[in-house]
Amino acid sequence: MSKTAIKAAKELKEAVSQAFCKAMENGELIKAELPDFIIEKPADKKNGDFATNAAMACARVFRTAPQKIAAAVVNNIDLSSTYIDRCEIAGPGFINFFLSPSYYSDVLKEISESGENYGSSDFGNNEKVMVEFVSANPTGPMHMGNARGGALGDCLAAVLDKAGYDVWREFYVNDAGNQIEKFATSLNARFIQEVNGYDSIEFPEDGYQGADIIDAVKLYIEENGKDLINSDETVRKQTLVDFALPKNIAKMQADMKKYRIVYDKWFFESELHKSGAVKEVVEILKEKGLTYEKDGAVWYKNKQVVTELLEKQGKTPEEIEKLELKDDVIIRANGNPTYFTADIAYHKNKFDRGFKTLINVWGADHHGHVARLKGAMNAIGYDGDSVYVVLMQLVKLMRDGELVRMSKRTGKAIQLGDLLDEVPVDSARFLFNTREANTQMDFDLGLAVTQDNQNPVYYVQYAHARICSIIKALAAEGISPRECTDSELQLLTAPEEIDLIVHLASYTEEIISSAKSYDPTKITRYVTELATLFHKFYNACRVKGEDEPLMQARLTLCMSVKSVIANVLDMFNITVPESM
RNA sequence: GUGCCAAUAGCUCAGCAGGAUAGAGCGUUCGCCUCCUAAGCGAAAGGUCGGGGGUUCGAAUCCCUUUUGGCACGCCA
Repeated sequence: MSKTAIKAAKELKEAVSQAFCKAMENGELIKAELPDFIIEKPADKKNGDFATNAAMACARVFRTAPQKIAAAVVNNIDLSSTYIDRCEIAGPGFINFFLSPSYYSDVLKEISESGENYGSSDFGNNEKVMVEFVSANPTGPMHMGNARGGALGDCLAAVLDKAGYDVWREFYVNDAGNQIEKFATSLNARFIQEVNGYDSIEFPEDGYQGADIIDAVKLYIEENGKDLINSDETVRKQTLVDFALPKNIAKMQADMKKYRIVYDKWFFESELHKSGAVKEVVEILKEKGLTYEKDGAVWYKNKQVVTELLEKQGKTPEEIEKLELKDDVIIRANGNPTYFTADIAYHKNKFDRGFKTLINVWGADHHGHVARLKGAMNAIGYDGDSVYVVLMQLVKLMRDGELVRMSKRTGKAIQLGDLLDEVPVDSARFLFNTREANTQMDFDLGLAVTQDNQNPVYYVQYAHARICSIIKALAAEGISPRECTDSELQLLTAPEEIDLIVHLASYTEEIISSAKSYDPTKITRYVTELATLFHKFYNACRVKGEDEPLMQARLTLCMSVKSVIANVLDMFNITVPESM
C-alpha cells in the first residue's frame, strides 16, 4: 500500500479495537480477550474498501452471534479521525468500511509528490542481500533455463532494491573442477577427430556432445593449425581449455549484457581453490568432527547434521529415517574436492563479505542440494536459514504448438543467444516474469515474437503510450498539467477512476509482498492489471474536452498511472515507449 | 522405493498466514471509433477448483489419503 493506504488500514484496525473496548465497558459485550482479526480488502467492491472478520473471529469468545457482535462494534466505533466515511454489517457478520473522498485525493497527491520514489520503502532496512542467478556452466552455451533464471533473478533483485534492501547481483562461474576436466576431455577428443578423422578416437560417453565443442576446436585449428596433435595430452587439453573457456565466458557476458543484466560481480570458482578457501572449509569440518575417511575419500556427515536440523524443526525420528539421508564426499579419492565442497566455501565467502541473506536462483533439478547446503552452513557456524533458494522449474520452448528440443546433448539446443536474436528483450524479460518460478512453463516463441496485443508486454507499454498521447494532444492546445486542489481531485468519482486509484495505492504493498516471497512475478501481474484498469478508464472517461477542473483532475490521475507503469518497467529494465 | 513440486474454464495460468456469487488472458459468439492511439473496451458462453475423507460458523486455500504428471536421490554440477 502507499503510505496513505497503510495509514488507513492501521487507523481502522485501531478504531475497531477501541470499539470493542467501549462495547465491553458499557456492557454491550461481555469482557473477554480479543482474538486476532484482520482488516482486508474485499474481492467485491460492493463489500466496501476494507472489511473485517472481527465479529466472526470473536464469536466463540463472546459466545454471541457474529451479527450481534458486529452491531455492538458498529454502535461504538469512532471513525472521525480515519479515512473511513461509513461502515455497515453484511453477510455472516462482516463489517464493511467505505473510504472517504479525501483518501483518494491523498493517494494521488502522494504519488505526484514521491515521483520515481513511489513504491520504494525501507522494508529491507538496507540489509545486504545477494542474489546469485544464472551461474551457467561455462563449458557450453547458455540455454532457455538460464534465460528464465536471468529474468527472474534480475527482476527479483530489482524488487528487493525497491523494497529497501542493499542488493548485490552475482554470477558464479564454475571454471574449475570436474566439469572443466570433462570439457578438456571433450575438446581433446574432438580435436583428434578433426585432425585424424572421426573414427580415430571414440568420443567419451560422458563428454559434452554439443556442436559448440566442435566449433571451438575448428576455430582453434583455423587460428593455430594442427600442430597441437603432437603435444602431450595434458598440454593439449590445457591449451584447448585455455583457448575455449575464456571465449565461452566472454560469450556469456555478452549475452547477459544483451539481456540487460548487469552483475556487480562475476565470481570465479577457481579463486576459491587458489586462495585456499576450499581447503579451509574441509579443515573446519574436520575440526568439528564432521568428517571421516572411507574408500580413500573424505566424507562429510550430512546425515548427522541434517538429522539434527530436522529434529529441531520437530520431525519425528521415523519421518527422518524415511528420508534416507546420505553422507557426501567432499574430497574424492583422487584428492580433488567436489562441487559441494567448493559451494560451501563459496557461501561462506558470501557471508564473510557481509551479506545477511543469500538468495540463489536454481533449477529445480538441484533441489536435493538445498538442505545439505543449509545444513553445511550451520555446521561451519553460519545461519543456514539465511540461505534461500528460489527453485525454478524448467522451461519448455514451444513453437507453433510443438515442443522445441533444448537438450544440450543433441547439440541442437536453442541457446540463450538464439533466443535473444529472435525475441525482443522487453518481451523475454516480461514473459519470463509472468509465471512463478516454481511452475513448469511453456515459453511460446511465436507469442514472444509477435508485436501485437497478444503479447502482454505490449499491452502494458500501450497503456503508457496512450497516456503520453493524451498529454501530447493537450499540449498541442496549450494545456499542461497543473497541481490540483483536494476538491478538484475529488471530482474523480467514476467507478473506473476509483478502481484505478485503489490499485495505484497498493503498489508499495505489492513490492513488499513480492520481496517477502522472493517472487517478482507478482509485479508483472500488478502492472498488467494497472494497464487493464487504465484501458477501462480510457474507454469510459475522456480527458481532453472536459471542464477544466475535471480535465486537470483526470490528467493528474493519468500522470500517476504513467508514473507507476514507468516505475515498474524501468525497474525491470523494459523500455517505456512514449508512442507505439 | 523415498522425497520435493504441481493438478482450478477448451488452452495458458492467477487466487492459497480459511472468508461473501472462484478470476484473468487467449480462443469462440455478438456488440463499440463524426470523439485523447481499436496494440483498446463491453457483453455472452464456458467450472462437481483431479478423486475421497477430515478440521469449523465457513475450505480452491489447512490436515490425512488416493490418482496422474515433472524432478531429484552419484567420488556429476
